[in-house]
Amino acid sequence: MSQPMPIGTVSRLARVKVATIRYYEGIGLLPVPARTGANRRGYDIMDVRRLKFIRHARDLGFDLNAIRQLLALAGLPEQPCDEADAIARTHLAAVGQKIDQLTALRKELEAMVERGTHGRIAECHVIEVLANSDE
Amino acid sequence: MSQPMPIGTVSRLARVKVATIRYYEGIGLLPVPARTGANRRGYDIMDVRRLKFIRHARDLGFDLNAIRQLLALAGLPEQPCDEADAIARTHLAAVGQKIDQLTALRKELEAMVERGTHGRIAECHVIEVLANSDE
DNA sequence: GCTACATCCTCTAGCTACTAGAGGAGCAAG
DNA sequence: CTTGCTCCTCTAGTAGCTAGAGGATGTAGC
Repeated sequence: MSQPMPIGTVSRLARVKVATIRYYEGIGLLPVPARTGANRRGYDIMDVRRLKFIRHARDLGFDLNAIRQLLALAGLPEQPCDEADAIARTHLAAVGQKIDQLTALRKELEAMVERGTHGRIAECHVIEVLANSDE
Repeated sequence: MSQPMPIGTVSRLARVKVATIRYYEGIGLLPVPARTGANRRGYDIMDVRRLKFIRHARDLGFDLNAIRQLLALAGLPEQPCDEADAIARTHLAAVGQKIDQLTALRKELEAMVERGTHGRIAECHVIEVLANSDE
């Protein structure tokens, strides 16, 4: 009953760029919409919902593959929720690892930078650390 | 005087993959080496050093652009060291930001996952959070 | 009806930093 | 002489878009 929305409207509502919406369609993350007589894509409210779901998941750092699975699960309300849980937990673990990695990195970079060098490159601690081949 | 090394040897010494070495050559990060009669690349110890420098910097998360600058600076021992310092500090700041970002993310993911769900998708907290369009 | 201007369309190429693979030549050891 | 390793070039793929060319259509004001 409701008029189909053009892609720009969907873009504003879901806060997903037009080009990104077309991209999602291309990789099968978003269903191929009907077209108007003038070959324009026509969307409905369900498409907006789906896009918002995707955007939320992307904001939380899920990759498109995980999102694909989560979307599939979201469509099966009677299924057990274990799988969705597992996906989220896996991602959480990955984020934790990345944080640990970056924290270790930061420590090294701080050690590298801490000595306020005002000398020449020849005595530059930063360059020195990079050039040293120990470890 | 020393024999030129084949790419495989350099690869082992610097712990940089053969394909990556060729890639670095292609983008101008590594000088184009002389070739042997049979068209093989011939490297010397300086190339190994340069590659180790690059690898160290990569391990510390510098991007190739920053590394390009750092390499240039490393070749000018009389220059002041400020610029190298600035590059390192900028990178350090970026790493710090990334950590903060991921830490916030982790908090959200933890909140999402904490409720051990054993129900159906219909009651799944993970899916629910993703589907909710507030904020 | 006419004129802007915004929006839509498709298609291609670019971004980062590599990696993988095809298809072929050369070299060293047994 | 054959086996197997290393080397060569070139192309395409990875993730997740983004930007731009070049063209058609819709809409608002006059």
